[in-house]
This record gives sequence, C-alpha cells and structure tokens, in this order.
Amino acid sequence: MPAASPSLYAGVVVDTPLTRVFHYRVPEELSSRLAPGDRVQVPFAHRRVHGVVVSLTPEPPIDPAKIKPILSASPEAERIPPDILELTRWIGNYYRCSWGTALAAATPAGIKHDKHLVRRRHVRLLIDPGEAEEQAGKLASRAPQQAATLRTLLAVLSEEEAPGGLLHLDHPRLDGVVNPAALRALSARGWLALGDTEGLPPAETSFPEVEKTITLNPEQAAALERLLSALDQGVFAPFLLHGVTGSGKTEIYLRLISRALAQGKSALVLVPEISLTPQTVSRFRNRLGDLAVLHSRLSDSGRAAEWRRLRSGEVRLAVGARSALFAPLENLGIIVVDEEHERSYKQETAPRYHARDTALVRARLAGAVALLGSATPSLESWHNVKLGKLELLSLTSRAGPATPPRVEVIDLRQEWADVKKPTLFSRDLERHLGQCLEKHEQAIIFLNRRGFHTQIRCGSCGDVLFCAQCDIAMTHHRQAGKIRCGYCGEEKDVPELCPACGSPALKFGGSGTERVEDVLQRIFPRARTLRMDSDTMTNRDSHSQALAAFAGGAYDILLGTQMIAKGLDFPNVTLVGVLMADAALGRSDFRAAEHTFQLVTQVIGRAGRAAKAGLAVVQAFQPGHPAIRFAVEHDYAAFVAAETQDRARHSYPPFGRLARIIVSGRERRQVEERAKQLGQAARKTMPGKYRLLGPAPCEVERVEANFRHHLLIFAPDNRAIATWLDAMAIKYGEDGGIRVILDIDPASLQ
DNA sequence: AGCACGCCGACT
DNA sequence: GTCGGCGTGCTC
Repeated sequence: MPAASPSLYAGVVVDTPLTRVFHYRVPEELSSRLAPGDRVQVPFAHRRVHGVVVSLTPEPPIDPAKIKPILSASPEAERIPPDILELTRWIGNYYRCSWGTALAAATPAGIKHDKHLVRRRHVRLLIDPGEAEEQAGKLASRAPQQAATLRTLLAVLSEEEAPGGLLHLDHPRLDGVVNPAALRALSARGWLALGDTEGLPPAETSFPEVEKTITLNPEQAAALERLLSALDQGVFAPFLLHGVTGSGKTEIYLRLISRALAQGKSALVLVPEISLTPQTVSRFRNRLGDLAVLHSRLSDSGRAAEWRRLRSGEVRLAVGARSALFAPLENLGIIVVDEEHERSYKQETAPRYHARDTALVRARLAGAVALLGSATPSLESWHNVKLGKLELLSLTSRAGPATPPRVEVIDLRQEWADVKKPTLFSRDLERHLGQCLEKHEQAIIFLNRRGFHTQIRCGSCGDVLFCAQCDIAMTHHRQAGKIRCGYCGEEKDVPELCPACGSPALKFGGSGTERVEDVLQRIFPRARTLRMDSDTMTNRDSHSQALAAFAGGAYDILLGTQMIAKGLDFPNVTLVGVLMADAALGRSDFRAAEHTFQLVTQVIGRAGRAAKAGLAVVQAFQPGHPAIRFAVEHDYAAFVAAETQDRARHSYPPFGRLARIIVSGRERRQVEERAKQLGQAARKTMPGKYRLLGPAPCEVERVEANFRHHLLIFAPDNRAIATWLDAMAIKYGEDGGIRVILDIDPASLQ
C-alpha cells in the first residue's frame, strides 16, 4: 500500500476588494496538476467564488480546522503565466487595490467565465492566386505537404468565390484534409494568415502597403542598432524613442520586433485605443505575419480566442490598447508603448493602472526591452531620462523626402477685431484653403469640439442650459435635432422656450464640428467635406471606411476632432488648419498646457507627409503661450524647459508623486462632510514633506447626479505615500451612499 | 464586494 | 402576525 500522499494547500486570491490571500486544501485528484496561475472555484463565506492559485505549500498557514477544499480548477492550457501573476501583485501594491481586482482586470471575461468556446478557425490567402499556383509548383518537390495544402486551398477558393479569400477550416472540403503543420509553414512564409472567426469579423478594409524598400537614415540606423544590441543581451533595458512626427518610429518598431520573433521571443505592442485602426494593424500584419489583436470592441469570446492563441504560443505578437498589457506571452523580448504620452493609457476604473508605467514593470520582470515612443514625450518620461531611468534615442529629422511643414499662426483676437465679428476661419486660412482646393490637394481641419453650438443661453434671463444631472452646458446637435450632455450622454429635444423663465429668446453660441461643416459648405460649396467625430463615426467600420474614402480621394476636406489628430498619413494632404488651438488651455488641470502642446504638434504633423510641401495654419487666442508658440516652432526642448519650471515651482508631477482621493455621492452635504473629515484626518498625520490640497469640488462638481469632491496629496516619492495612506485606514469603496476612491498617479483631475 | 444575520416599522 | 428596510460583520 502506498503511503497516503501528504496534504497540499493552495494560496488563493479571490475576486474581491479584500487584500489577503486565502488558503484552501488541494483535493487528491488535483494535487498532481494544480499550479500557481490556475483559476479555481472555492467556497467563500456563504457562497462560491472564482479565484486564482498564487502559491502551493505543504503546511497550512492557518488553523486547519478553518480550511475548506478547492472545488474545481481550470484546464492547464488556461493557466495564467507567472509573470502576469507577479505583475498583478505589483499593481495591487502600487495602485492600492487588491491582487484579486488586478487579476480580474488581467483575465479576459471569456476566460474567466469559461464558456468552452467552439472556435472556428479560418485561413486567408494573402498573395494572389496566380502567384500561389506558381509557388506551389516550386514547392512540390521540396515540401509536398505545403504544396498540396496550398493547391487544395486554391481549388476550394476558386469554387467558393470566398469573399476576401477567407475560408473556414471546418469547411467540408478542408476539414481534416489540410495539414496544420503545412498551414503554419505557409503562414510563416507570409502567404496566408491563420485566425479565429470569433475574434475579428474579417470585414476590415485592406490598405495596400506601398512597401518601398525603406532605407533607414543615419539617426534611425543608430537608434535601431542600439535597440538590437539591447535585445540581444536579453536583459531589461528601458528606452524613450523621441522622434518628430514622420521620423519613422514605426519602421524601427517593426525591425526590432522582427528580430525578437526571429530569436524565438515574443513581442507586445501597445497603442492608444484611438490609433488601433485596421490601417495600423495591417501594417504590422503585412510585415510580421500573424498576430493577435486585442481590441476593446471584441466580444468576450473573441478576446478569449485571441488570448488562447497567445497562451498556446500559436502567435507570439500581440497588438492592442491598454489592457493588451496583460497578453499571456512568454519569453517576452520587447514591449513597445507607442504614443507613450497618451492619457488613455491610464485606466479610470479600478485597478487604476497606467499601462505605460506598468509596461516598464512587466519588461523588468521579463528581462525585456521596453521602448516608449512619442513625438511629444510626457514630462514624466522626459524626467526619467534625466534621472537615468530611461535611455534616450532621438530622431530629429523626418524620414524620406518629407520636410517639416511651414506653420503660420493667426492671432484670433486680432483677427476678430479686424473683421469685427467672431469668425471660425481667418481670412488667411480661408485663402489657403481655396488655393489648396484649386490645386486638387487635400486639407485637414481640426476642432476639438463636437456638435453645432456648444452653448445655449437665454437672452432674457441669461441662464445657460445645463444638464440636469451634470454641471455642464448642453451641446446643440442640429442634425439630430437634440441637445446633448458631453458627460452623461443625456439627450433632449431642443427647447423652444427657456426652461427657467419661459422666454423664447434662446441664443445659440459656441461652435462645434457640425457648425464648421455648415460654414465650409457655405464658403466652398463645391468642396466635398468628410466630418469625423464620435457623432458621425457610430459603428465599428465607419472609421476605417471613412479614412479609406478620404485616402482614395473621395473627399477634399477632412474635418474632425481628436480622432483625426494622430497617426494618419495621407500624401495628398498639404494643408492643415487648427481652428482654436488653445481651446483647452483654460482647463483647471496642471497638464492642460502639455496636452495642448501635444495636440497642436500632432495636428501640425499631418501636413506634408510626402514629397509635397505642407502648410499648417494655427489659429489661437494666446499665440504667445508656450504650448502654442513652441509647438508651432517644432521646439519640444523649449516647451519642456518652460513647462518643467512651472511644474517644479508647484511640485507637480514629475516632481514628486500625486495621489487623489475622490468622494462622491447623491447628497452634497454628506459628500462635503466626508471630504472634510478625510482632509482633517490626513492633515493630522501627514508627514511634513507632503502637501495636501483640498478638499474642493471637482472641476465639474456634479456628474450623473453625483456630487464629487476631491483631495490632492503631493508627496516627494511614492513608497512612503502608500504606507501613510494605509496608516490612515480610510475605508475605500461605498458606504452609506458615499463612495471614496483612491487614484494613484491620476491622469486627469476632472 | 456579496451575503446572511438581526432587530425595528406598516401591511394583508 | 410577517414582510422587508438596511446596519454590521465575516469571508481560508
């Protein structure tokens, strides 16, 4: 008789805000296969919850009488990789949330809820059938399996007239006939792509890659050289790639990733949600082959399918927005964070992690290269260069034939005084636009406000129409015939009478993109204008379809918000107009100037991307403000120097750390009272080096009927801040109708 | 976070 | 009589 096997206990992190690790007995039938990273079901209080095993030990760390058994465990193929366990632990620690909350964010819903998905695998031909036939002939003797597979695919494709050359592998003519190894080999040659239909409906528009054999300029070559040698070392190495718009950062990413993949390593590319377009994805796919795209619009099952493809090692490259940070890749060689300055990398719900900062941690844990790229690096990253925490690589000139655009600045105060009325288009911008249209070139017009009018005021009582739930002016959307709140989305019919005094004298003021479209129509009746903002880009494909149409020359003018500011590369665009460049400067956020500088720089960069010379016309009320002036002069260093002084003077980040406590609830008095209590408690124990601002109402005090007040804590470093916050023993979460939230390194102070 | 337990007001 | 309001306490 074999001796009874010694009992085994598992440390389990459950999906609750509780910070502790709980211990369970591992049942006999699981003891041989259970490992850290397995998801388990366990009895917890009076219910059953999901959790993740984080440790295994033969000794029960608590009174064995209290210990309950694990009920079930997930299959080994879905085990969460060790470095994700480690990374989520770090997140919980740093951002002050439970490990369970961080793990929950790192695991896709489709995996967490384990629906035993049926995957429909598909294959798509990437080369034209004629060439495929030719290649099959060449392969026939060397690789008969691949040749046969390719011919089978061609035969079925020609019978089916499959749209986009896509076939499901469960097709009756293919099922069990084609050889999976041969498919992988063909995909490695770049002739076909393998994928899961559940993930991405393959409706994407293809962008024919104009793939000239790109020669790197000396700066690019030097940067790449440095990065490749770091990659070859196989140890953690963090870089900041500062490259002016159009300097060819992406080409460097592509070559670096290509080398990592060739070394058998994996790679991760983070891009801002807004840049994750089919155009971006196909650029990576065309050069690097099959990859997993982690998109916020994916269905649960789609994301689960992509997750499994990565977990199994079937694909070793993941591209995605913020949460792609948790892609289950092993042997990671490189993490790219493109547009590292983007605010959308900060998650605004728990766990409130910053994907750029956390990516650096992941790279450190994995011994990988971390490459942060931007034309306008955040002050935080710039500061880290100064501290020696990031190595700087600079690209100061545009790649290829393009030269930086000429920029003309219009002082709107002067303009309005001269023409004696507030106009959207200055005389100069109108003239340049006319010339641009005459030459059959394209223009981009940028305004960061949607709707028709941005404010409705009663001419009689002076009241501005506010949202009933949020303290913010309603925007008029004329096409929809509605007024809408930009915060909660509340929509109402346009009132005929002032709701406050009943007067019919409502005055509509302020301009959004919808009104600009109207004005353009009047000035240039023959110009074809395409408006892109979140009102017109409503479904999944409208964005890429619109861009493809503009690229194809179906429109003369592209008019839009934020959405069109970055990444777009249209060779025929020679004029860019920024209507109110400093519209955001008045905001009460210490990063307002930085955001304005970044936005203006990005928009200017859209002009003259190819051989034709570009012109940007920047209209602003404060053209002398550093954020405008230095963006116009393409002078990042000067802007940073000016902004750094301001930040240092107030000890704003990057000089020290910032934490924000937000109190919200329906009753203003209670919210105020609670915030005041927290402020008093904080002041009592606060170390001398710290600074506390507030409590004060948030900039928009009421959102969705909740009053919001906040406290800001400035500290010289973030280690001590955590201990001190813990010592205050604030109860975070909801209690008696009041919510208290802690945000470490807040990206927005709204 | 859930969920059960528990101790007080207004309904068939 | 009891249905249900949400304060309080606990979770291996």
